[in-house]
Amino acid sequence: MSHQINDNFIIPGVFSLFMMVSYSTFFSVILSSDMSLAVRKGRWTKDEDLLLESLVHEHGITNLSKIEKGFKGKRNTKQIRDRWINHLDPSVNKKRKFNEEEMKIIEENKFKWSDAAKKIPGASPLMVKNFYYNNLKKKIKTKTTSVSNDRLLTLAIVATANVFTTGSEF
DNA sequence: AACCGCGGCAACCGCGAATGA
DNA sequence: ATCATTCGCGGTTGCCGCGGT
Repeated sequence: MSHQINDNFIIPGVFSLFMMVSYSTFFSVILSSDMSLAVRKGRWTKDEDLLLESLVHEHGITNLSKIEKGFKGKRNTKQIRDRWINHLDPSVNKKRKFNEEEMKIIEENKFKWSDAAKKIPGASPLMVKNFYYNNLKKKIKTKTTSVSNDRLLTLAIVATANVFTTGSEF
């Protein structure tokens, strides 16, 4: 009896699985054949970085549309600019830490990350923004360690609203 | 020693604003 | 005024290290 139940469920199951695999394979082949035309997403490879460096050297970073052509449609201008400004630009030092004075600059220029980055040698706007928000989280946490859990969300919202309305510290 | 869950953080993407032709 | 291009920010994703089991 039990093997009847197994047959009734397993055979259609295996068949469905087979069909799913077949369809996904079929469509992936169709899609991959067109992939040469699609903009690539996700992490940059070492080769892409090298290509970008040489294209920037050739055209300059303000000539994004020319650089984009060098990528043959695999990366768009937005991706290219982000990658250069925040990662590959030799004036950016991603390993640097911010000292007290620089933190003050960031605080004074919050929500104007590119302005802040211009005032801090070796910093990119993205670095500054990430630093600020990661710090903000810590500040909210520190403030609420002695507060009961049900007040945590309220306090975080009030603190954030405070920044937007008055620009004051936590 | 291996696995798992979690938190911190860097990297990526979407979208609207600014700028220039 | 309009369109194309560049710029800048917020939000989200996912990698990685660390501590607990």
